[in-house]
Amino acid sequence: MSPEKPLRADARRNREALVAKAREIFAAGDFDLRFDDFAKLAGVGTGTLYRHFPTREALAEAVYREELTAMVARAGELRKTHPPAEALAAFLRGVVDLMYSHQGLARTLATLMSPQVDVLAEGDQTLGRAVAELMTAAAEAGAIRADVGAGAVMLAVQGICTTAEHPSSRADADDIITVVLDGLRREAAP
Amino acid sequence: MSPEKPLRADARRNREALVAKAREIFAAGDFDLRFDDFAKLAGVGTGTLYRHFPTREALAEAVYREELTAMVARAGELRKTHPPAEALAAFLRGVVDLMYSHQGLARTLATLMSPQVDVLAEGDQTLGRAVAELMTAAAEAGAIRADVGAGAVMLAVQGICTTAEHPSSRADADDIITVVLDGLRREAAP
DNA sequence: CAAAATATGGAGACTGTCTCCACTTGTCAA
DNA sequence: TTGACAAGTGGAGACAGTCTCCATATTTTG
Repeated sequence: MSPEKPLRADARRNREALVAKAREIFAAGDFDLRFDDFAKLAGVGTGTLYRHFPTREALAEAVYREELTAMVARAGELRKTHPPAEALAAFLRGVVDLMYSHQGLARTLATLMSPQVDVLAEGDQTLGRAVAELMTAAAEAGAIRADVGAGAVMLAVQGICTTAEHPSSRADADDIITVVLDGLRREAAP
Repeated sequence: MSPEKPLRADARRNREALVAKAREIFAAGDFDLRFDDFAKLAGVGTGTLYRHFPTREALAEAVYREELTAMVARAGELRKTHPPAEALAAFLRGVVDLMYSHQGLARTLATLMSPQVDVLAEGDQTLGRAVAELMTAAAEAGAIRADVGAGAVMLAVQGICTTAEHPSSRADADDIITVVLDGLRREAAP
């Protein structure tokens, strides 16, 4: 799946410097920085920046891949240690937590999930897949209805991501998750 | 609430030409047209465009105000003709329908609801208020739980709006509404 | 160590946004 | 009607990001 040609030493170094600096900048909340400036600040030329990351989103994805991977890994753990419905609930709560503690991640996911970016980056597909697996397991255990797919739940997650920059929306985010979980538990009408 | 200074005759004419042309352009699906070109195509100068509509969103809002107003009016009707829970359900289904039949409206609402546009334009506030009223009525009638506000439901709506450009997401949108409605019907856990 | 392969950087082309103001058009009182 | 004032216009050009291109530099390979 990944040809992964080994990068030349200096190339790897530059790439890493770029990601490190970007992480720092995002952590400071500076999401709308002029793209070229990421290069300037990381001490590389703009050409180099663009070669490694053709778009702003590509850079953001690299920065948050770690967090995303961790999140998905957690899904696996939960599936082993909890009953299916609880695992799903805990996972979704965790996602909300993460969004509100990492604004940059929220914004990145919101962008990547939006239809205008048709790359349909790995990031959110991974997240969607994790949710799908948890839901399938729960449905097979009879803990939630089986007539609703992960895509539906991801719509709510999408809404949460795009709104997570307003800290005041936190309560609403928790509430919609509660409502969705309750709604999933309910059997489909015949 | 609205000082509404009467516009000079030619000013009103230009403004209307702008909105009409924009509606036409949006209907054709050309959402990302260079902003200045809206002026060119409507036969006015760019300055005029910017005076009437300082941002792209302002123009979009003007174009879709009609649809929005109609939608909110429908909420009022439903409240009179249906039991509260049904009114809420019918309204939300209607919103989804409208989004998938008017891509431009979906995109506009998605943009206006996003936190980056802090104008918090009239449009979505109105929509939110309509949902809030329907929910309050339903809660007072004991038909849905009272511990969840309209904001939570609007998060799901937000997700639907931003995804409505993929026609393939339609089923998911319907599903999430079903799930949310079911979740609302359930009493809060003690 | 030389040649080939790979990567660099930053000047400047390009694209879209928005401002500015000399000029035109409409309004209204006399 | 008309004059004079207010209101509105348009589009050239300033500006700000984005992205490309290629002469030059660095690394790897044989």
